[in-house]
Amino acid sequence: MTAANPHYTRIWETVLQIPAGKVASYGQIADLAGLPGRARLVGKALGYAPKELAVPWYRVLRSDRSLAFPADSETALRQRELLQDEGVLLTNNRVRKADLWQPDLMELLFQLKY
DNA sequence: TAATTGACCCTTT
DNA sequence: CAAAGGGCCAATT
Repeated sequence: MTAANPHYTRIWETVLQIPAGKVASYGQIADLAGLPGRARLVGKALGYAPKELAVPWYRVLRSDRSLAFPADSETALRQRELLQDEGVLLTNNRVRKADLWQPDLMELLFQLKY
C-alpha cells in the first residue's frame, strides 16, 4: 500500500481544519490541499487515515451536500449521528447551505504552513 | 501497457 | 431537485 504519501498527509491536515459544526466537499478539500481535480483521492485518503489523527472524515461530503455513502449503510448512519451531535441538521439526506465551511484563506494558509 | 475502479464533480435534461 | 452522461485522476489489476 502507498502509505506515507505526502498528498495523503496534506489532505488529512486540511480536513483537520474543518471546524465542528461545519462541513466541506471532497472537491473543496482537494482544492484547499493544493490538489485541484483530485476529489476522488480525498475519499481514498480518508479511508486510509490513521485513527490516532482523529481526522473528522464525517465532515466531508459530496458537492451537492449529500452523504457519500448508501443511505442505509452502517457508515452513513454513524456519520449522520456524528454530524447531528455537532448541530449539523440533515433534511432529505442533505445538510443546510448555512453549515458549509467557508474558510478564511489567509488563516488557512497560515495553519497549513505552505 | 491497457482496462478497471472508485468515500467525486459538472453540465444538461 | 433528480437522473444521466461525460470527465477526471491515482491506484489496482
